[in-house]
Amino acid sequence: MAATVERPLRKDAERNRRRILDAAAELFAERGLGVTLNDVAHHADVGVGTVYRRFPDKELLIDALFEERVEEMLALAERSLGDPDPWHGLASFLEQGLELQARDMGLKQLLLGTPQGCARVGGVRERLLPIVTALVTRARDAGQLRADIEPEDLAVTQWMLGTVVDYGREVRPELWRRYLYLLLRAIRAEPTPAEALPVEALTQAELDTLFSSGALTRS
Amino acid sequence: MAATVERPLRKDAERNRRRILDAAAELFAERGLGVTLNDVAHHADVGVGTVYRRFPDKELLIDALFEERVEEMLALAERSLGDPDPWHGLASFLEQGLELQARDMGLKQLLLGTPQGCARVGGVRERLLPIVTALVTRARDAGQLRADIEPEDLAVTQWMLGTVVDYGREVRPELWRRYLYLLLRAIRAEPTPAEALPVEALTQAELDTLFSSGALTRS
DNA sequence: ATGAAGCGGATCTTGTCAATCCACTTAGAT
DNA sequence: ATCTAAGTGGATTGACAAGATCCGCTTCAT
Repeated sequence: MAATVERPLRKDAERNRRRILDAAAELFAERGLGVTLNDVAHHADVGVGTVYRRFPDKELLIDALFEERVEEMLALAERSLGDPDPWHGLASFLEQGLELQARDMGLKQLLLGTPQGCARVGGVRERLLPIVTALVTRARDAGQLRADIEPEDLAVTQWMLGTVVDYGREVRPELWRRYLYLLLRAIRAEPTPAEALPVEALTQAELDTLFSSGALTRS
Repeated sequence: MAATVERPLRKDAERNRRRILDAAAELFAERGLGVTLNDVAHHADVGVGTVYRRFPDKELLIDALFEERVEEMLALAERSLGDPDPWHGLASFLEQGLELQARDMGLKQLLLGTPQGCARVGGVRERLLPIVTALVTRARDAGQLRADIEPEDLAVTQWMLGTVVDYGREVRPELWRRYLYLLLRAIRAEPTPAEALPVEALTQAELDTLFSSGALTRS
């Protein structure tokens, strides 16, 4: 009965566990979920064996790591729903969601790309859905959002802009704001007076860099 | 002197060459440039050896195949520039360009993703650039396009919508038109009266399919 | 001081893809 | 009809990346 009490880790083991977690967080954030556990090990100055001892497979590590990140996203959605101005709520949900994605490639892939998410993190999309739906219908009912925009459009929007976030990351981390601004105006019901775009367009040279960095080579 | 006259291929060899080209065109179109020459061989009902004999490496095959496709893109751009209405020219360039991409994943990757393109196909981007620039400045000068939209924005737009094209391919091949419409309105100088969106939004179920098909899993 | 817990990283495994090689078949010139 | 250069198929090789394991050695905690 009392057999399964979690015996605390030895001091050094605990230290290494932290190191691994930290290293993984950093690598996942900047290189996405594709990084090897070997990479993580090196980055953490720890043997590969140690990593595998603690996290028998990558999913467990990801779960452990992203649980809180994912809650953050959820909290964000709820906060936006609490915004007194429906439109502002919607817009800042998109904006802050993208900021999160920009800061953490891993998170993005987890939310938008994993077949069914890892065990623990799995249910987020289901939990997120009703909130996003509410966010959209509320803005629509207030006559601020086009009547023909659906909650599903937000997901696609995040996808499109996620592309820009990823490609732009090296060259112009904030580029996505330019297109977010445009898209927001496009889905707004009443035409708003045009303001200046929040970020300059890419220069020819930057575009070239992007092309030759082989950003899209995959697939 | 007369040594290098191209001796015509033997009849059967010529037949196989065609088969390979056809198979490759089909596979590149629907699965992208990532397909193996082995795949191509199988699809063409031909041994791998045969493929390699004819096309010592993949680049040569790609070059042979896409030369005309790429010219098509260029012709399209020029045609759009000839359009009497600058805005309509710009819009239809985007639209038809995306139609091309939708029909052929390989073409898309070649244009938007290859580090420096393959030998022959390489120079396209350079040739395309001035035309696109003209297209943009013309629409801008006519007061139809926002003054702060640059030619480089078109590339990014193609990227974003390209994402939708790719993800939507299986589920809703025309989905991208929905977002193209929105983006076009967004970059237009004068607000246009809102019409109905050209394609229905994704349904919840379709979105799920997309998620679980692991469309974005890569990277 | 001693043994269980922890460690490291070389090594094995698996999978993918490009490319080669060579015994066999065939077109087509004579 | 014969003969041979041209062509063929596909098993095989080689390179490489990534996941995972193993085991002799070290360290903590009692």
